[in-house]
Amino acid sequence: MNLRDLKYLIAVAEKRHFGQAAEACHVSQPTLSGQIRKLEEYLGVTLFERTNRSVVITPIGEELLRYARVVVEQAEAMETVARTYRDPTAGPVRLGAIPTLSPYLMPLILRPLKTRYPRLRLVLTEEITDSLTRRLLEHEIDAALLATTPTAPELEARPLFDEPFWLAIPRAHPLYHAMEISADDLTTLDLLLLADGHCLTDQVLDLCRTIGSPRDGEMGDLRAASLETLLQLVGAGFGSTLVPALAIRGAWMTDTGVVARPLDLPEARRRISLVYRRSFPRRPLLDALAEVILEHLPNTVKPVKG
Amino acid sequence: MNLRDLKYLIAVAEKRHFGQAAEACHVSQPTLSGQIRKLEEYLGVTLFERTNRSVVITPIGEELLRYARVVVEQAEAMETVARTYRDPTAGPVRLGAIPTLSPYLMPLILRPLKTRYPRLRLVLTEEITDSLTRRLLEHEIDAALLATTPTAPELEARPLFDEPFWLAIPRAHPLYHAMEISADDLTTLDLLLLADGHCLTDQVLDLCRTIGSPRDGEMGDLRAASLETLLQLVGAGFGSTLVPALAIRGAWMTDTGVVARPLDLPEARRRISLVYRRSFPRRPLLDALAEVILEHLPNTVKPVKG
DNA sequence: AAGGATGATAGGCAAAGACTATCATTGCAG
DNA sequence: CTGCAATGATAGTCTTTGCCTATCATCCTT
Repeated sequence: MNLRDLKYLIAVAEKRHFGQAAEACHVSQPTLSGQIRKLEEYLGVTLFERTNRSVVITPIGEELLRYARVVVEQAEAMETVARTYRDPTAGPVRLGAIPTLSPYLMPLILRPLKTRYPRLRLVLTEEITDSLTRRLLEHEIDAALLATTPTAPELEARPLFDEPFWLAIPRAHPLYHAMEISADDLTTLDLLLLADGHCLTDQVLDLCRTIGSPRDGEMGDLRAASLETLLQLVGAGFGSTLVPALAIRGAWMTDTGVVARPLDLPEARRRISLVYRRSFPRRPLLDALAEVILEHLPNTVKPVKG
Repeated sequence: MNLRDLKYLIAVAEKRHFGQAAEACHVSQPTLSGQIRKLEEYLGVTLFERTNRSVVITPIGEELLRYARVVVEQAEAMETVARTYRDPTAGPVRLGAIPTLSPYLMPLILRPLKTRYPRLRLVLTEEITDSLTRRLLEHEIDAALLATTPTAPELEARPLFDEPFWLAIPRAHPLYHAMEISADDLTTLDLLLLADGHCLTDQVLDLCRTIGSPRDGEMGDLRAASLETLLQLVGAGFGSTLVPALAIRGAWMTDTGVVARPLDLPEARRRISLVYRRSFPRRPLLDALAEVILEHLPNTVKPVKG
């Protein structure tokens, strides 16, 4: 049985005339007659009672017609839905981002994305790198904004921008009046850290090792669950910390008595990439995402050339 | 787009494996791969994200899959329904019968029909000949039991049996003790008639003319709307009447003080036929109907040979 | 590094579907 | 009553579609 045959059935039932139905279906009358007859043979029932004068659907044909209508209707609905998704920038995209990036980047790009690609339906996830990577591999999300390069061979990273780390200190801190922080300044500080699992934690520790700071992890088990909490701790005088540049635009700067200062240290940065499966089919969508993100970055971060 | 392709889509989505899906569909893997690809091209969207290692449906594919499931499901339901109707003695039949026959014949055949053809769904209509003929021509009913031969060329009559007329008289009547009624007896009687439109009325009047009875229609405008009413009138002493043989089995014989006597008059009968459109496709069904009717007639009526 | 699993590709063949031409039936007009 | 118009059925031919076998490319595993 064929969708086409069902369309023929519906046409004949509606026109009650093989010639007119054939015309409506853009086929010749013999073609339509033959297909209807084949359908009748296949189903084993007579669908139409025909004379040279008239064509009338049988009661059984009427009952089957109802099914045929549903089938054709749903098939056409399917094509319609597919058509709306033909545009790669339309339809659902499941995008993940790490917690130290998401709350600060998303506000910058959601509105422009909606404006530029109104038919895009973004589903956001905010999790740490490992979780996002697992979800990528299991097709639970389509792309993720990470600060690390994925190791899984199925994944590919498209670098977007470099985000410097800034120093966050309380207003009462001696470095409050410094406009830029040096590596030496850093080594004098108690740097508070996020909980394990956040890539930011590892990257800060790496940096401390690089510049030879003895004070990595000095505060021991005092770890913040989120960047916001961490900054509350800084504001309360527990120490200072490094925050990614995009986060310094947050409300905490005025609320918590914490200020941020840039570092005079080029390697104090992380590289944000858009990570996706190599097999992900909607590449133009990734291009669109990347483009909108790059267009709406503040100048505290540096787009990656290329 | 093709129903088969949608089945392939569903199979691949369920198996997440082209080879296994192909096996389930009883086609080769290249065939299935090719058809899926064609479907993707036709729809303009990627349905599956494939690597050599895995096959995963895309979110868009998932959404379209829901439609495909409905389409295939309904199409299969349609085939199932058709299969149950393959037997010509299954499914709906719209049968009409004239009012002077229906109440007396139907009780005889409905139960046997149900027993012999349990899947038959009989829809009964009881109307006068003209109405039934019109309904036949307009495909509103499929067959009718009439006492006349239809004139329309699209209709065909299959004679079933001859039904003699009997005389119905009140118990108080002088002819009560006669076991058989002659034509001469008839001419002495006040024969009550049914309303116009009933073929029985015309046939009784014809008979009166034939036997030279002067008393046709003597009671003037006293016309009964139904045979039951007519017999109530007879029981009340308004006159006598002719009734078809099958009707003498009705309850009125004991209830109303009316008795029936056979006529010694071979032409005092009507021929009951099964009438249907020449184009009606379910001839075996008509055979079945005729056969059951003939098998369950009382011996007051004579089946037509041939 | 070799082997196995998996999906993609190429080439050939058979069936399905479509078209044109024609026929058969029937109702209607002259 | 005969010829014509309308309508669906039939016959024959051709194109398209779908399927198969054989083979390739890639990648994971041993």
